[in-house]
Amino acid sequence: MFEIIKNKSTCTNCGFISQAAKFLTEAELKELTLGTVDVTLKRGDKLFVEGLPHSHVIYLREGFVKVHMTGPNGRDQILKFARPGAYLGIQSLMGSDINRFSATALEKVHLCYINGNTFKNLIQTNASFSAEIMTSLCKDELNYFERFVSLQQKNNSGKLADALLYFAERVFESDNFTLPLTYVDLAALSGTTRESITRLMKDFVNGGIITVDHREIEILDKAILKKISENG
DNA sequence: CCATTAATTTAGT
DNA sequence: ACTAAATTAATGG
Repeated sequence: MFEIIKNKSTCTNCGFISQAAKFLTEAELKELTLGTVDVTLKRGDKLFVEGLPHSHVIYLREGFVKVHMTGPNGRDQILKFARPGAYLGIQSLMGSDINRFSATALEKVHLCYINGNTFKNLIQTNASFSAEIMTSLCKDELNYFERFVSLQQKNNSGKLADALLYFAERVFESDNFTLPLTYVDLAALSGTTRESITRLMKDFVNGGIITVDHREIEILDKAILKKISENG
């Protein structure tokens, strides 16, 4: 299910070091190395699970991860996606004694599991490190505010248009991309249902807005998609 | 190692 | 909810 990579490298000479960790001193990086384990997982594997106790913060070195939680009706909701350079699980570590949400790999991922106490220690001892972490948390929260309002107020086609634009503009920076999600995921992301996604995707194809070949999507008319996003 | 089959997941209605 | 298609895992040679 997973393999532990022998930790030949250290945080000091890590080529994937985070923006925040660049502020750490030599001694602090040594401390971080001692508290960190290097792991790779494959698509579908859980990084951590909602409801279970936490012990680590995860630094995402490579790969694409969905962060999600189960709603009161048992339906899954995707909160966000994480890309390389992101820390995962800080909210649960600092704000709860158990994981309050889950994280699942959408492709092969390379992770660093950082001991929670080590991480807390660094937060307390290095202000620049803390500030950098706080900045990323704040940026995230601003995103959540926007998404919260959008999901609350937009109709389904607006929500789907948002999702497609997100992948085209923020993730792949191309109008032609392979969706790393199933339609179930797409529904969990945009707060709709799998059935609505199939129907709307077909509408978009029929309207000449996109083409779909399996999971490969091409956006033909981004202007219309943006209008749908705004008016939806 | 490769090929065939069984099982699971996903998409569409 | 059900069916068909597609993807993934298991089996046997």
